[in-house]
Amino acid sequence: MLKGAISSLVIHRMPRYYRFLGDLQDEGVTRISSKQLADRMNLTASQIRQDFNCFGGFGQQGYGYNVDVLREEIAHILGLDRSMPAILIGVGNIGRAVVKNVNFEAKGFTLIGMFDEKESVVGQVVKNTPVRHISTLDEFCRENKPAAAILCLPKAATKPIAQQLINLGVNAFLNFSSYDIYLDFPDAIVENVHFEDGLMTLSYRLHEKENN
Amino acid sequence: MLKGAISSLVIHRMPRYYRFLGDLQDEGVTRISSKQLADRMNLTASQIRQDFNCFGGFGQQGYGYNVDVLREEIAHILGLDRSMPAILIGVGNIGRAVVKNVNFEAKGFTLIGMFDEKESVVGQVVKNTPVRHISTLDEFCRENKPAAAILCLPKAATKPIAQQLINLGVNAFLNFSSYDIYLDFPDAIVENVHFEDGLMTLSYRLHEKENN
DNA sequence: TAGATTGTTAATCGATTAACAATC
DNA sequence: TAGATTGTTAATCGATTAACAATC
Repeated sequence: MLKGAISSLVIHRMPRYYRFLGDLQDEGVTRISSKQLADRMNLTASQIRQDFNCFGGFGQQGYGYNVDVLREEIAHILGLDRSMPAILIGVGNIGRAVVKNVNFEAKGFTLIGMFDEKESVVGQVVKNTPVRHISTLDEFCRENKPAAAILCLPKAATKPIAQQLINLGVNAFLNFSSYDIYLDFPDAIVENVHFEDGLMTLSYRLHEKENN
Repeated sequence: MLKGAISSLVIHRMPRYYRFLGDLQDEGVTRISSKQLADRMNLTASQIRQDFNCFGGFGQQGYGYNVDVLREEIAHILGLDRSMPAILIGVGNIGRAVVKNVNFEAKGFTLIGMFDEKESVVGQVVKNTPVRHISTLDEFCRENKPAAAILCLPKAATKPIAQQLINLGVNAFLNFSSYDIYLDFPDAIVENVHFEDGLMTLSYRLHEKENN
């Protein structure tokens, strides 16, 4: 029941809905109206209904939404009920933090490999996944066909690795560097995590307050 | 020359401008037009001029923008030329990755303290900053008046710590958990870093492609 | 001066909110 | 059936783009 292209704003709100519905499940809530959910998430009921109706009608007039059903529908929309093979490149502080904190299986992925160039890191096992040398990337990708790569690399290293991966058919990236993959590879699927930008906007807002 | 409230979308684009202007400096470019910058950043010249003109006129008709001047103006807008005291709470994998990878001084902050509850971590020195026990947080804040806190905590721990900090007068947060600080503390200044959400939207877009 | 490019106003586009008929 | 709440259309609001006069 997909109607045309879905706005990026809508897509990026889905994980938040998914999380809140999980909270509701934990609290034993089985049924919720768009109004109740809106109050809880600080949104409008209209927006919630519009968002869900981009993907189809998951509610029932006069009743609202069944929490379990709705959460499962969103999981399906996000592809969380499937599992795509993913690799992680750059096993430094950030790479390690990601591997140790992210439940890949619950996010639609399986981590099938990790890569680094440092000999001291290669061979280590992090969360049951061994770190391979970056020189074995080509062979590994041809054999295992990862669908996505998590790039935990310095800015300068990100472009050549992205190029290499795209040549190998891997074109979806979770990018932790400030290098803009999309500009050089417009067909790539990219999600950026720029926590330094978050600090800068925080700084802005602290001083903004000051200036009032 | 501030005109009314500036949209959150504009504010969140400023760090990106700042980064690209830094790249231009590195390349020795001293002058750029909105058109040239737009081509480079994949934006429109109109949007760039509108964005900058939220804060005042930094260009010159017939010439364009001086790269150094413009970058300095943006640094000032973002408060990067000042330095606010900040603390980091939760010295786990994420906390360590943040401390080791972020140049706080370049982002408008000085890291003045780190806190954890684990005895094995307390006393460690990371990037010249000693880790203090969380029980000393109140005293430390009253003495040192941090302006912001970087919360690298599990979801369940984030709410009570946010409450404690707000009671101590700290109300700006860079939040790495999926707990929604803003809902309970609407006056807080919050920037979220949810890299798990990034994975989920990546999953969505991978399957979306599949469905075409 | 002529050419270039800004700052800014006007037009368009898209996203959010409001309203309400459909219906459980 | 009456009440509640959805799905969806229409109205509003805000953001982006286009246009152009101002001016360096």
